[in-house]
Amino acid sequence: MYRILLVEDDPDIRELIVQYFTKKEKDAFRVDIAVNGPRGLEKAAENPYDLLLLDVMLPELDGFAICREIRRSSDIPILFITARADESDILHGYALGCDDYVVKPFPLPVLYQKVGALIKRAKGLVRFPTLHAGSLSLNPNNGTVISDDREVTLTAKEYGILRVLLENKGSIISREQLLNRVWGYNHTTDERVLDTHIRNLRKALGTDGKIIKTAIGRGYTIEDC
Amino acid sequence: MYRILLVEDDPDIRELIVQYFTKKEKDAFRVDIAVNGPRGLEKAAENPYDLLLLDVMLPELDGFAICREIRRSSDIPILFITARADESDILHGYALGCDDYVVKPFPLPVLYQKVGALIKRAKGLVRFPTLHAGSLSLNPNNGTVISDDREVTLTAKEYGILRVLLENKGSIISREQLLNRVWGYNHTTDERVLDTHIRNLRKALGTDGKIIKTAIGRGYTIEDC
DNA sequence: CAGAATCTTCAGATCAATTTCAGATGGGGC
DNA sequence: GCCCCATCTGAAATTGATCTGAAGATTCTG
Repeated sequence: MYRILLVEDDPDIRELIVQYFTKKEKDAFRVDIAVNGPRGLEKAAENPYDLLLLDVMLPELDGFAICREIRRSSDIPILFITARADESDILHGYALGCDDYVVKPFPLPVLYQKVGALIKRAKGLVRFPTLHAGSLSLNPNNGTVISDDREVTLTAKEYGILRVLLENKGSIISREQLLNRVWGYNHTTDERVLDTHIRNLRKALGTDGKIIKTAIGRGYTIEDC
Repeated sequence: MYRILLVEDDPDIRELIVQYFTKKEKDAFRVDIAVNGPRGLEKAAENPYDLLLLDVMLPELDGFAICREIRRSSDIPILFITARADESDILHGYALGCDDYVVKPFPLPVLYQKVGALIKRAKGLVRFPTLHAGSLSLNPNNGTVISDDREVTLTAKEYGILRVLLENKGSIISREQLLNRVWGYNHTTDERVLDTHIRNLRKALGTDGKIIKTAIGRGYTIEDC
């Protein structure tokens, strides 16, 4: 079952979408509702949704703003629903990193298929090529980490952190992103645990530990080389 | 550069799409052409495309048939282009495993963005566009800044300032706006800190530092060029 | 259930980043 | 050309993000 968050202020549209998505195939989707922008952000932060359906015109915080905020730390598929068919609006949506855009009124079955296709696309292509950096390599398929031809054993958290950093080699990953990805989006963890695990990870990697760089105030990174 | 295969029998539409995709951003896309279904299948089998653009109505072998065939062995993103706006057709497309569907006539920029979004999604990256000015570029996804092919490391504040200025290239951003956006809206910071950070930023950027212009009494700007 | 491994919490230390400050500079209006 | 005030500059002071070591809590394993 895929979990979707619908942020929409019009009760009629909400009802239509929820009905269609939950009735059409039983247990295919679970649709949560947020009636305004701030609630949407809140829910999105607390739950691991597979896709967001955002109305653009919302009181308080519009869909574009939600998208911008979410995209700071997440790759989740985002689909805009809007009455505004202006080309410039659509382009604005894409510039913010949305995945698709449907203009009201739209046939529900089409929305349904778009959502399905997008989730599959986002999930489906999970191939796991081995990740490398310097003399370090991590194989996501069997969970092994090799440093200088010597296998190192990492704890779950250490492995998670290293994997996220390697998957994004060359990028600075904020502490927030790391906590979200390794601990989950609804973590209540004290931010300081990350320091400790980073330290343990560096120690466990020995000489290779130094490839994990601190970018003060911005996060951590493994440089692309 | 992403490789696209366009299967389309109408020469005018082919021309339009190829023109737009290859001219808009140089080297962003390479578009190959197949003028009919069988040639399309052949080319798709021989080359590692990132996305297929399929016209539905084709002589010999229509887009749906191509899609069905391709989907037996590949999950490459597929986008249908069609004149038929029937809901049942669209659903048929999705049933075959397509990723999206655009109905003629469509604005080219929208197709362009859809294609971009889909490829990124398929590759597992949703991205903000890189910001450029002169020989300087800032990649908001990475958090990296490149000046003259050399990566420069910036502190959090320096990066924040540069990003705001680049996002608004060509317009003057007041000191107040900068403080609000980089330090937050409830900042109590002494206005003079900004001077210091601007100086450090200019120094860190080396030769490129001079693209940050002071507009006395009005703020700072990076000129559009 | 004991013992080990892992994860989390905490508090003091450290050092780069940030802020403060004071004098220098210089652009623009008169 | 002169003056004023916004901005620049260098250096010093402060802050606060991160690191570290150690200890307590939790989970896993046999």
